[in-house]
Amino acid sequence: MGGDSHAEKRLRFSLLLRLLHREYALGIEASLAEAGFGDIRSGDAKVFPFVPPEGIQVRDLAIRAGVRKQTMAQSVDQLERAGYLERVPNPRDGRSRLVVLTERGRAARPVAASAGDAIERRWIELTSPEEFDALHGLLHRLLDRIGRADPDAAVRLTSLDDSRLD
Amino acid sequence: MGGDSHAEKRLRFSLLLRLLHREYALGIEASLAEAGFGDIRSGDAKVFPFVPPEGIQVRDLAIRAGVRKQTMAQSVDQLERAGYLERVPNPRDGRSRLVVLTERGRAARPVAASAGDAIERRWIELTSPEEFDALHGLLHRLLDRIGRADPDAAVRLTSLDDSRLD
DNA sequence: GCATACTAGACAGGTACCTGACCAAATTAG
DNA sequence: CTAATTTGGTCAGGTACCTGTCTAGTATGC
Repeated sequence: MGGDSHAEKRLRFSLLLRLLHREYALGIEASLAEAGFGDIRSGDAKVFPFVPPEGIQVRDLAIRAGVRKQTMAQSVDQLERAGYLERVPNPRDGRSRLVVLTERGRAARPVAASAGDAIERRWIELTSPEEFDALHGLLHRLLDRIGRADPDAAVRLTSLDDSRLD
Repeated sequence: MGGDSHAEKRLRFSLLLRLLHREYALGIEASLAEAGFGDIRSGDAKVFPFVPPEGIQVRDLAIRAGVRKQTMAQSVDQLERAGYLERVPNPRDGRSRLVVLTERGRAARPVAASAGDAIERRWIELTSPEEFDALHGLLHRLLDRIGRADPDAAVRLTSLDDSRLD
């Protein structure tokens, strides 16, 4: 390594979060590209696990994926343009449409859905099951505490439970 | 909480990273706004701790903050426009200029520099010193392992040591 | 049964990052 | 001492999120 690798640099916590998140996204991208779905962007892969055969509203997709409906709508637009999804009318509600997978989407689904797991598996190998599990648990716990301590944060972190987003 | 809070939802790791990172950024913003520096955007606050009295190049700022030079240049532009920084010619190298703090910048510096610490302190209170330290350590260790295992990743994670960025 | 909420989604715009291409100054090499 | 390379910075453009506002359908309350 270039510098003094033993000096315990004590990197900013936020930097660690950012870098790790980025590695995750790049890993997703690599998995998809390898399986021949290079036109799915890493941020859009999160849609696939949540689209059931009978279809689902954008709103609900957003809640499940932990993003705002506008963000999810963008992903759905993108994937619709790329031919992975379709929006069909919702017979039960004229305001919304239901997002369903196309044939191509059904082919991509298992790959997209497991890409995240694959990365986590690799990371478990790089550390150890106990270590990774501890890390996961600590992150979850901290976020939970933040939500409990700050009502504003709790609103933002509603993806932790299943109440409304927006 | 809204849903079944005992069901161990096992949230996606990437979601945890993203949410926590966002809470961090919002915390920075709140600290700055409280101290009267509401025109400093959370992403730009990272500049302040690294600007010494004699000035520093954008390139070096980028390395220290763990971002690309283009990203850092944007932050410096922004802060220059807001009157916190100036760019003065570099007598030792005609290609670059040196970023220095203005008076306003010197006033903001301690606030911006400590905003991150303040959040970490709050988070330590919400969990415990041991827990937070463990989390920090585990993140660092995982990132280090990723860098060691994958040469491509190592290049991206150079902020962990002090070699080149770009 | 009609006014009044309350949605779902679309539209506009912003932030914090990123990559790639490029130029001009500086360094190095023959 | 000129040619080739390296380096600092800029320009252009992209991604994955965000907030705020608006419209049009839907549900509700009296």
